[in-house]
Amino acid sequence: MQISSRFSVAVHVLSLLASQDPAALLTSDRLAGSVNTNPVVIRRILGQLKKAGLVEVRAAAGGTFLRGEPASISLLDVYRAVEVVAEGKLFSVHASPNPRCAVGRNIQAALDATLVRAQTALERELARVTLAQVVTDLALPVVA
Amino acid sequence: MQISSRFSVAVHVLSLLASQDPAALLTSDRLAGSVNTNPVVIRRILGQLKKAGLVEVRAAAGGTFLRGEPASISLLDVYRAVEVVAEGKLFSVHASPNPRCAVGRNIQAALDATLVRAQTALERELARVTLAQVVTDLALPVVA
DNA sequence: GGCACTGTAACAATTGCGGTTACAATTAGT
DNA sequence: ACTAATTGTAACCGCAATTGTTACAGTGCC
Repeated sequence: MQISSRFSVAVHVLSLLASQDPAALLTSDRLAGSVNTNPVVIRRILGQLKKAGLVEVRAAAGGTFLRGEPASISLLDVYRAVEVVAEGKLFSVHASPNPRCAVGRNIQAALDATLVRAQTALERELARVTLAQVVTDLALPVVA
Repeated sequence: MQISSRFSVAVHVLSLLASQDPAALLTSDRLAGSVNTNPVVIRRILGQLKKAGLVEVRAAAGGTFLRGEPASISLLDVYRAVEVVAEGKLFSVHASPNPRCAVGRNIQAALDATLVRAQTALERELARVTLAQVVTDLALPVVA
């Protein structure tokens, strides 16, 4: 199973907004053009980004702009905003092990600490990277 | 989206095997009883664990036993065995961004390093924990 | 008031998961 | 060699999430 591309699309969209004149607006149509998908898909994601306070949307006049500094938006913020993984629930654990069995009774608790540590480690790496850094990496494409 | 419970079930099953007399066998029926699921689900997972060399299975006479030391089986080994996430593909990235757009052209590369780092961090945490440790945590249920 | 947008609902197609039934293949025990 | 238990698999179901699509009501600039 994979983490939804909503996340990568959101980063893409925010990168577009961040690499523009900060006052400029972009419509869902233009954004969809760069991502290469349907505008409605973009609007759904923008709705989540808006709810998280990352962007602001103007109804009639050409769309969306970034609400904060690219340097103060982390990829973890984006990850959380698009709700691609419910908080603390990256791993699903079988729900009803047999309580009459010593292992069944305790497996969830025994596993939980490790799983939390693992997903926290992942999130920490996302938290380290800001939208500004992504934009920088876009300008000098990797080779440099 | 969540990582399949195949992983937690596999750890459960291996814990049962590890907390037994190392020579003893367990049938998919008994294992299913503790996990509280269908024996076929267990057999499917056992098939993967077998393919990965973690267990051995005897057809007629009561089933499965561990093939290695619990202390030398890490949760990462299990995670890989049950193929719950394709190698290096925890995050899905939208497949065809517009190459005529500077951002679209480079977003994948710009994102890749971060995503790889994030999933590697997660895997490193799984690698740290062995089956033996899980079994220990089972015996002294967290409170201790 | 008209027009360009957004927001959202509704639907389809695809995919993976967890569960179930069914049955052939294997093998220990007698 | 026969029996009985058990595995290995295929086939199918129902469910849920994802991505894409059409349709249309709401919003707000000009």
